[in-house]
Amino acid sequence: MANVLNRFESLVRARNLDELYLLTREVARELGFEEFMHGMRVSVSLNEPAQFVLRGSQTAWQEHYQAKGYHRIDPVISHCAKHNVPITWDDQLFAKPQAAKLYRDAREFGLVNGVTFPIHGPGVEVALLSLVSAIPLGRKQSELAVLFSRGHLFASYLHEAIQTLAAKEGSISVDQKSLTHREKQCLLWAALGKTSWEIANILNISERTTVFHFTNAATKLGAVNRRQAVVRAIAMGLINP
Amino acid sequence: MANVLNRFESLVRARNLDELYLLTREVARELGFEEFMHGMRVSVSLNEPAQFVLRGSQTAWQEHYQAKGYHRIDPVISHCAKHNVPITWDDQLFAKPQAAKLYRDAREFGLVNGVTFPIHGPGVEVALLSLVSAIPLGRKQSELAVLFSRGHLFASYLHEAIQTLAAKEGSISVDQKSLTHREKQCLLWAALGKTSWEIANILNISERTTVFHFTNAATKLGAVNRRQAVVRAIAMGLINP
DNA sequence: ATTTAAGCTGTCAATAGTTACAGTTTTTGT
DNA sequence: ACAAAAACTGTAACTATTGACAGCTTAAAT
Repeated sequence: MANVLNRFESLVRARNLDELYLLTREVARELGFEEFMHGMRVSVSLNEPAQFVLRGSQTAWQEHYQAKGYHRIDPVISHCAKHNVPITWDDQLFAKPQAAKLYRDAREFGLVNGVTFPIHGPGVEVALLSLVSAIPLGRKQSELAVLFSRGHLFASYLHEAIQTLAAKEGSISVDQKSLTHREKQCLLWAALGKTSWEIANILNISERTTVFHFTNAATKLGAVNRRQAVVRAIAMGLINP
Repeated sequence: MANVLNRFESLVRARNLDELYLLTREVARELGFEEFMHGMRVSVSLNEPAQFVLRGSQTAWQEHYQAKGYHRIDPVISHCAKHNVPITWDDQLFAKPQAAKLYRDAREFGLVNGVTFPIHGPGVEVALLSLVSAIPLGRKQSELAVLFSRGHLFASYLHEAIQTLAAKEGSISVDQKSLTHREKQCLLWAALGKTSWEIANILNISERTTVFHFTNAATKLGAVNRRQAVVRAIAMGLINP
């Protein structure tokens, strides 16, 4: 187990989701967990409501979970939405009637002893990694500590890998340098909500000139209008609001 | 070290920030690190720009850091803004001229061998925990794995503790839920440069309705116009362009 | 000395955003 | 069943941004 870190890092090199999940299962088993589940609440497309995606080694359970709409009442997801620390599955967690039913269902699929690690990151509202074992989790604090630590890092690397995959597809590269001082100034003030006229007064130039700078900046940034130019400039770290 | 988990959990029971930071220093030292630093970029209130807060065991360094405005060029913060996995300090990370100066400065304060853990969570744009040691970090994979795992979990518990404190006082975190789903959708499309009319078509609602959502969102965000609303929503991590 | 990049300025017409008015309908949680 | 929150829609006057037109000034680099 000395090369745990290497194994985690190997996740980031996966070329697609299927490969990633195969690797994840392997690593999970090396850590002593038969099953894993990875859930994300994401905006798949910009005009659809957020959707909860669950994937893992147990296909049957995932289908059942989705069919029942359990993501709406799952206390594990609630925990992950609010916290960053791991949570172990027990009757107390699934105390509410609906949640208790979910837990009973999970047991029927062989999912009994589990621990879930919340994941938060840029671009993702909430995500989680659950690791499930056939045998009860270690009772001793020292065992739990190792489990929590490793699992938590595991979850972060998994998320990193997914982000890397996602970045490959939706990347827009723009020429990095270009913006002049005045252009940055105008964008910065615009980001703070100032109008052309106000910026003209602030910078002691004519309104026409601010418009001129905005036009140039937008062209350089490949933006269709001022708002997008401001957003891009911020996203690229060219200005700091 | 068997009771690492207990130590982590004790953080959550701290009654105020000072107590928490004292505890954090203790725990950091138990893990073999003389110094620690905790940084957060937060929106203090709904209508103020984001602010970077750095606290830790080395007061002098923090003051120097703030005075120099290093948070604007620190590659560690850049990494944390984009990733979830730990990063160790080395010359490669601080390669850029400005960053190299930062690193030289840090060394003068005795901050040489460090590792930083990114933290992300609901309501916080980006946060981090840096652990610093006088002696070089373990070179062996197995040592690094233990360090990374423990440190990462440590960071999460620290963040949890801060969130707990913030919830009590309402001092740091911002009401995450204040924007409705539609408002977020409208802001997101607006960030991509779409007009009201285009958004109306995309979302299959009337143009008037998009304007309605923008008005409400801008009010909630304390923005004077649509552009500022979009910028604030992004800065607060409420939408991800 | 000449080029180059940055900065600066003007008008006009069309498009987009803001503000203020005043509601109805649907979904969600208790 | 009921209340609250969210989502939805309309008109009208006013303000801001955008695009297309064209050209001058200044400081640094070759």
